[in-house]
Amino acid sequence: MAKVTSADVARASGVSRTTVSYVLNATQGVSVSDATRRRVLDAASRLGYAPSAAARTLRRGRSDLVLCVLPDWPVGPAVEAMIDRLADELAGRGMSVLVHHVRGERPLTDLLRAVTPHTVVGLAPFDPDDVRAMRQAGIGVVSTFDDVASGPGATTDAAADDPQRRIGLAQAERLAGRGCRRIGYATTPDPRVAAFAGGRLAGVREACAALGLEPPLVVEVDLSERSGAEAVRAWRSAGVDGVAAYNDEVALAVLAGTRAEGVAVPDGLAVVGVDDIPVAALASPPLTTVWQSLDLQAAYLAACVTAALDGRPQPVRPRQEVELVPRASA
Amino acid sequence: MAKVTSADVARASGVSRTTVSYVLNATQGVSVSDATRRRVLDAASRLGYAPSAAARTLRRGRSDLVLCVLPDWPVGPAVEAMIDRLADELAGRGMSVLVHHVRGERPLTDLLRAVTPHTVVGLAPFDPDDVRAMRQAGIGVVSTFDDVASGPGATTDAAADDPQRRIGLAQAERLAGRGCRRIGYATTPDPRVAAFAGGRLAGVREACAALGLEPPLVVEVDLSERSGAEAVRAWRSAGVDGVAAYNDEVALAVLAGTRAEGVAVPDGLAVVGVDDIPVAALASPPLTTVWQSLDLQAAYLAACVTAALDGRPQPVRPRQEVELVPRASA
DNA sequence: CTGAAAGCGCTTACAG
DNA sequence: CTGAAAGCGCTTACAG
Repeated sequence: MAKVTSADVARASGVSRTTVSYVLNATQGVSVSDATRRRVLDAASRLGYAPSAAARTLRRGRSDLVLCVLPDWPVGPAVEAMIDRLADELAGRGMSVLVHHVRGERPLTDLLRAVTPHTVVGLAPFDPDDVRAMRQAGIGVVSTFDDVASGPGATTDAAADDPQRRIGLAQAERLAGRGCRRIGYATTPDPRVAAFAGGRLAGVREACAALGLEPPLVVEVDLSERSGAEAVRAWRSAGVDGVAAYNDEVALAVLAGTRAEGVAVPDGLAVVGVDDIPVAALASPPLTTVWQSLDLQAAYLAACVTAALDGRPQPVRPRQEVELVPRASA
Repeated sequence: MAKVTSADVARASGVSRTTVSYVLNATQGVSVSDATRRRVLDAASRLGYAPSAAARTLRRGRSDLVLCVLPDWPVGPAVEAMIDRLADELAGRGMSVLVHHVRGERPLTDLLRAVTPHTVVGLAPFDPDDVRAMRQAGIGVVSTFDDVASGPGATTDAAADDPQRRIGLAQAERLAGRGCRRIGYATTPDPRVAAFAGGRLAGVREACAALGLEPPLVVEVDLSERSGAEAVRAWRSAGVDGVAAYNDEVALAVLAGTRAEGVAVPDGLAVVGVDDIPVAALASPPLTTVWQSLDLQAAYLAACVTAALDGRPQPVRPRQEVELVPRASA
């Protein structure tokens, strides 16, 4: 069967394409008689009419599509929840959300040959060239990545508010608060999240300095008991009695290492993670961790996009909430 | 600045739009003089020209976009890896991959008003109406979901090859193999994955029957120590000495429950999970689990899509590999 | 080797 | 309340 167009529907219902469009889009400000409306609707469903997104987009000059660009690294359920929430919010305005994982090689430009989004939302840092190209093409650009991507151009204020840094602070303060005298940092070998790990470590460093402790002893830990055990040995021989881990998974590897080495937790070595993944509470001992409030950020993201949609100025970013979840490991 | 079109590029480089199109698309079969080519390319980049995806799609009658439709439930890194692999494969053919999480309320049809994919790949079960609408609109439809969605219409052969079932079989066989006499099943309360849980449980049931054991004692376990402990008590009082869990996270909750109840693992209660998530090996004791080979399925998915692209018949689905990862918990 | 022209399917002033 | 017509930006036979 050939593709059904609005002209087919018009013919089948004995009206013009104009009327078909009015009926199918429930256009405001025109009134179509009930009988006509019914005929059109009937014909459309009988023929299995599906409008052409491409034609619609071309004609209107803009699409009903919001594109979320995700980074290369594993984002975790938190970001997915944010996107879900965004999709909910936008559904109310008739917009759809689609997600793209950036792939090392292909530039965003290639993707934009296949799809014309209304606006693109970056959960990953954008290439400046891509941003220029998108703006040039009249595509709205929203980025939530200022904090990590800030780099040398960032203002001091922005850096001070870096949630990554504040995560590290919270970890170190917890360890110091329970009497740790020397702090270790369990970092991840994954280069894709180096920016995050760096920010968190900076926070730990800062807290150590403020508390008059030696700088943290940094050890790379992968997700194996062996790696955790090696790190535990290194820390122990340096007198480290508390460890902040890049995230909960790394913390779990450290915990496995303590078991292998026969080190008691938290008395021999206290451990604190980040994220509060579901299994953190199920660990032995249950893992103390730091949790980032999602709700506020999700609302902010949605607000950014709707502001972009309406051509309003971007809202101010709320301060990221960072909260300690105290359990037995530290 | 107004939107730059190919007509602008043509004017700026003193050629026709035809030539601009030839140059920018590197059209085969026409040769453009080097000087002209250079002029066009220069003008395009100078003006920041970005072609209109909508116009291109409308004109060619098909887009370079493959849409992956993901289910509502958490898919985990395995599926993401499959999609990444698909994207890689398709990039070589100039196609882009976009992902959509189905949202309870909105039908796929709404999304298709905003985007015209070349083909859509379902990692979730499709609504038959949606499938009809897509085919009607000339969109290719590939679904990898036959096995779970099969339902009453499925052939016996397909059911016998259901990987979910074979996961359950592998779990139960491991437990029986190490001497368990009565088997429990830790299922998940998440209704979105009921189909998977059901398939796996069916496999466990079948193995019990074949081995002359009583049917498994099914208990719902959420991701908390309390829930795990309750389940452990229930199993213990029924004489259960081996538990197959819906997945590794649930198994970890059971493990936490054994700790709370002072039950030794694996001697008092053996536990086997599914997925081999990274933290499974870090648990105490390390979690025995069942692992599904991804590679073959990823290749199959990519083959399905490229076959659809080329109008070739769909390849046959390879048998899903299911492998036990023996560790200390069972 | 290059250009004039048609047409993809839709929406929307504009005119009745 | 309804229709004829223009035009969104591109690609591609077709003609030179």
